[in-house]
Amino acid sequence: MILLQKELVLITKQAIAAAQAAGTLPEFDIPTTIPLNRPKKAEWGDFSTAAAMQLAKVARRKPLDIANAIAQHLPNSPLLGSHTVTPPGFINYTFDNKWLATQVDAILQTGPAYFDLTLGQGQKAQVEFVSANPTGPLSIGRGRGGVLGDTYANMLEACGYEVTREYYFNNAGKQMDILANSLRVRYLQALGQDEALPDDHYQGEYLADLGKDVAAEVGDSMLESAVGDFLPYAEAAMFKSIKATLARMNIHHDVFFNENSLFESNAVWETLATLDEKGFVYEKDGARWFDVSSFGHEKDPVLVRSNGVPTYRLPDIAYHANKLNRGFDLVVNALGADHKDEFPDVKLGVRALGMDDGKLDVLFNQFVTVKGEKMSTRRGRFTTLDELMDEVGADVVRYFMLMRDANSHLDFDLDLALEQSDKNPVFYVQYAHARLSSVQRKAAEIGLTREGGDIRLLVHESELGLVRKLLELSELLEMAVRDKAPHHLVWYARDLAAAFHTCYRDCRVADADNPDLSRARLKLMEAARIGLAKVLGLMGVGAPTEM
RNA sequence: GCUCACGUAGCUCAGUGGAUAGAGCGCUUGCCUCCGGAGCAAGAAGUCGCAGGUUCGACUCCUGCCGUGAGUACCA
Repeated sequence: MILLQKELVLITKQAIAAAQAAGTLPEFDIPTTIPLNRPKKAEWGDFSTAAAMQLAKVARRKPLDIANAIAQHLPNSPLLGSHTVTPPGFINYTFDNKWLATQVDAILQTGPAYFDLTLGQGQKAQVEFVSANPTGPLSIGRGRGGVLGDTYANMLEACGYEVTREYYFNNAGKQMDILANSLRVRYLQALGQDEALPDDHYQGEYLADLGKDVAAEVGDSMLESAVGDFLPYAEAAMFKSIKATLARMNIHHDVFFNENSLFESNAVWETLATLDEKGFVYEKDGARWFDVSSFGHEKDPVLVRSNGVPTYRLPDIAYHANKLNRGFDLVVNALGADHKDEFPDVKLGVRALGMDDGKLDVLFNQFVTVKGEKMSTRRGRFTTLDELMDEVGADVVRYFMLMRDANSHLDFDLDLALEQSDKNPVFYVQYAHARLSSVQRKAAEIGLTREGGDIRLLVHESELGLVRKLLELSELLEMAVRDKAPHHLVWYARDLAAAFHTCYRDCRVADADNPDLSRARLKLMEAARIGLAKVLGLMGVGAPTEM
């Protein structure tokens, strides 16, 4: 819970105790949690508590009487300006206007870190996302997981976690063999050989291009080379392309973890042996199975196939054990809905190993479709992230990927994304940032800056409304992290931009006839700009100073 | 069949067990001699899929049903 709410809860508890001491409330245990919520109407203040309704039973009084008794004993608090009691028993708290204005100076002094939280306490967190095998260009679906994972990592950092961004990939396995052979065929074709690409191979043009590149580089020296010799070329090229796509999206991983290393270090087989020792492995039909019955689950997954090759689950369990062994306090996977059945097995595997699977968390996302894709001329046009970014730009892609609850299907509205107008929510928010920047430039032209501004002059309803909206960022961040719901950022960014536009409309900032007020308002503009840039930064969307 | 999501304004979607359910788009109506009108203000628009239950209080939690989507491999 953030400081603001802690303070309000604290004074509410103190008031209850004081009312009891004064005899206006009977003796009862003061509840440890006091409900606090944002009221829907401005007239009900900034925060409300329904504590009196909850206490009605234990106090044996009407909620309204309890609320009045509590309100009468509320101690003074610098941030509390006034309070009211409304039926059926709400106590409404309104911030003090002077205190609100002081937060402008506080934001300027602390900078973007003003909005940060400390709930991570310097703990180590790891977020794994994208994790596509390097077999081709990234799809739009991977893009959503990538944006969600990266944004969640940003949010954790703002909460005080030390975050590692990780990409897990498999560079052995059947799919990579097919990739290598696809390249081999393309290479032979590039040299004029009459070689056909099998139907189950990768058909994309990108491999034909790569085949030509390899031919240009090594000539005909690989005519007789084995399939495996083509793998390094294919893998390197695919990763280069994937990393370039991710970089365009403002995504950068700290660690690229190779599944194969778990085999080389023998971790996979050691994991199997440990599970076996603990009695979780049995053999049936020549395969080795993971017995999850003791955890109350029914479907036992296969760990090792009857041909002796592990399924992906075994290395996945070994990988997550590896993560925990690296000392992460929190491990989050951003996964597509197609992994919903697998992740519980991984958690159980880690638990079976005797480790704390409570540290493992997951952020699932539903799939992405492109609105209009099925229409005639556009069919199949926007299948890769790069193509989508070519069309609408990285900022729009990130913003749109974040707009919906991750649990909901996302229908990417291409027409709206292409709209360079007020209809496009990205431009609305970015325009606010540009305007916040431009008004400060404009003021400077007539010799006005925020230096020496007196925030006590900020008394207009719209000014204080903007400050209030800025103060919501921290609690919103807390909620979005807790619920693993990055989409809240998008809605907040829109609200903050709107609060600014209203203020801008009502309050002239750069006014040569009112230099003192101008300086105070310039402080507010910069505080708002810092806040807006903070949200955009969390979303990984650019904050332009002009458009 | 089973598992997991999602059903909220004409459309796209927000909504932390609290009060008279919100925003954008679209529609209607105002606002630039003035810092970026890519903006602001106001209005119309709702059986929160249906039916029960828990609770002082349910869009929110539980159960059932209906609808939509995804997953149900010795693929990843």
